[in-house]
Amino acid sequence: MATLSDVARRAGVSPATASRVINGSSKPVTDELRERVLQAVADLQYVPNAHAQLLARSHRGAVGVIVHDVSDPYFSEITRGLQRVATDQGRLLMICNSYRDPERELEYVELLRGHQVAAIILAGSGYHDAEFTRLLNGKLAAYEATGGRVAVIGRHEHSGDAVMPDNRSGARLLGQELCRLGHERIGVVAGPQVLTTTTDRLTGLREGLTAHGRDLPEHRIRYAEFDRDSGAAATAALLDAEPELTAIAALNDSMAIGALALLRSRGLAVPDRVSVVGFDDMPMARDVTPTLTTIRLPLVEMGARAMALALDPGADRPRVESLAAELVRRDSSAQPPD
Amino acid sequence: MATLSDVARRAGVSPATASRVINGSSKPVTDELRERVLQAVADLQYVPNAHAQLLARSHRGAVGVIVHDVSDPYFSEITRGLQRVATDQGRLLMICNSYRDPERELEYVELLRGHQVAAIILAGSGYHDAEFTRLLNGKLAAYEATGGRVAVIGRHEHSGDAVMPDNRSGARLLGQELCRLGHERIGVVAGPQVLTTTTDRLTGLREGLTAHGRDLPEHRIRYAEFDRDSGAAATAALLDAEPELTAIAALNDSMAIGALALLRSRGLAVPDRVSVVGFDDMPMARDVTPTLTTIRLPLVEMGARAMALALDPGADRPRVESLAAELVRRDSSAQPPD
DNA sequence: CACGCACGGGTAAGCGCTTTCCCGCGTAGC
DNA sequence: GCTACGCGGGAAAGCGCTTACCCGTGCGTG
Repeated sequence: MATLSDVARRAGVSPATASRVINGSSKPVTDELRERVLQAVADLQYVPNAHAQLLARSHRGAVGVIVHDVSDPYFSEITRGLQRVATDQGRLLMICNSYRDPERELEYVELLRGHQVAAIILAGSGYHDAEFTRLLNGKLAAYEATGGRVAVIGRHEHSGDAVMPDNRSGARLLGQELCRLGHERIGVVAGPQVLTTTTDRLTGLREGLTAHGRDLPEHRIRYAEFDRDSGAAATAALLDAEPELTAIAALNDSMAIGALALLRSRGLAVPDRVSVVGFDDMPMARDVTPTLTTIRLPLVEMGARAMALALDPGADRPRVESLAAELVRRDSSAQPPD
Repeated sequence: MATLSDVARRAGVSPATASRVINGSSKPVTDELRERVLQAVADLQYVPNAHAQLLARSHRGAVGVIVHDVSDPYFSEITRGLQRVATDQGRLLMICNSYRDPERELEYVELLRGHQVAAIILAGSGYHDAEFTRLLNGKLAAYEATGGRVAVIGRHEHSGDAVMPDNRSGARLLGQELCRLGHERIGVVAGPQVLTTTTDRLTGLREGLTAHGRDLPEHRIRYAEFDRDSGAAATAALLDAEPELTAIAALNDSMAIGALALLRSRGLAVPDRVSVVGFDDMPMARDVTPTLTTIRLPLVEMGARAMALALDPGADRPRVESLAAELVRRDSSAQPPD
């Protein structure tokens, strides 16, 4: 691997001069030398060693983001927003998949810190886990103490800049909508109980139902992973326990799509026999059949905002941006039968 | 940011000793000192500077992958495979989205080279573009000359390790299937003409049709981007030009889903009036209505294989692994009407 | 009892780059 | 004609870490 001194030697200049022409220093260099250096760079196919540069400059250029899994549409949309802003500002984005393993999440914070990133963005949901929270906050605090910036998406027990999707009022809309349609027996396909996203959405849903004088007994809730197959399984369990359910509220679209698949396999018509609603409005929601009634979250926007917060030097006090959720009525919801 | 010497000072040892206990060197250290160092690390929340480590070790740990866009399911599946193998081997994966901009692709090769990655994996399709190919191969050659390893997924004009999805015979299966069902007038919704993936699939499709004595005139092909909306638009254009088409062959599933959406909006029943087939068998293919007949490509496996090739020291001669494609019959294809 | 050696620990030389500081030159000002 | 200054260029000091290499113990051997 050619080094800067190789280039300098070949061009007959000092490493200092070579460095200056290569990354356009403010210090002027004569065209003559500049030309020679550039020629040497081309001849040697020289590429600066990024680690050496970063070390020498102690320049915090990159930004890290910890998501659950980029291949999950929820996160890939958010990531798109993050990426856009980061790229606009000429920054490299390091994407880390925690696969919702708290252990790995902690490791990634350290890894990113070690890589001297300018900011860390936590895009996954927060956890209801005091011990984990303590450890995470400890690591984040250490990072922030040395000038690192942190922004979170969603509700985390972390005081600092945050972008908050309005899970609670979104879910409330969902609850109200189902009541308005006349549903009485509503099953809920929920995500992992340990996630704040799950509990917030559940709280909102419950509020929506309560507003119409209905309640949400615990036996009509099934907790599972936030993915399609778990959604299908949870739906099956709910229906087995209580076949008279007329609506399934899934707490994200992936699970809702699983619910649709299960209902289809059991020959239960949606929405005629059972209504299904989701949450997130992933692109796919309009391509399933029936198209999915859901809550739209401005995912790309959330990512963009979070990155903007993370890169902005920051105010004295934490900034929290709340983003509204919106009901999108499609074909998977209707009045209950009879 | 605490440094190693801070730790050493606090523990009352030399930086060398501190370094040794922190990353388990082969050189033994007494428990007494080890304990003191670990305590200091904990007290200071010390995290080694990754750049300094990488520089000092000149250890090529990370691996880079250049994809079109991780949020595209095709690539996110591949990435999952890559990630799995990389993680198993304790390596960091740097994911770069080229957004199919050749310029950016070249830049990323340099960037990854600068980051001293152990291997670069090109996961996007190859281009039919001599100039670009020349530039890319130049950069890759420079990288390989210094010990870097390269693996590609798909057909690239690059001699080296490669994983080849069998686009051509997959498409041939598709063509044959449509013929067998009795379709005569088949429209093709193709990806960008400049991609080898597009041309290979097109070639296969044509072979499949030819085998049954049918041909594929150029006016029944529409080239567009490989995404849903472009698929819908291309389908619309095909039908406007020739309303009698009885089948739409989309060259990937996203476009096929766009085709389904368009047909639904025009009230054309699938598969009764028009059959639709896709390519890739993305997870979503079984959730659209009707479920999509498509060609299954072992995407995760492709990623895993590519990473394995990239990390394996390598044989003298290029290894090319071809992965079979398989027809998956679902509900979107049937005999043409009447 | 002297010697050698293994062992635990420290010293210092880089890894490849940036950047400050300094130096020699040519020009302008008096 | 001499000093002052600006300018292009080089020498060298790090950035934070790893890792030879070296050096003093304390032990085992002849």
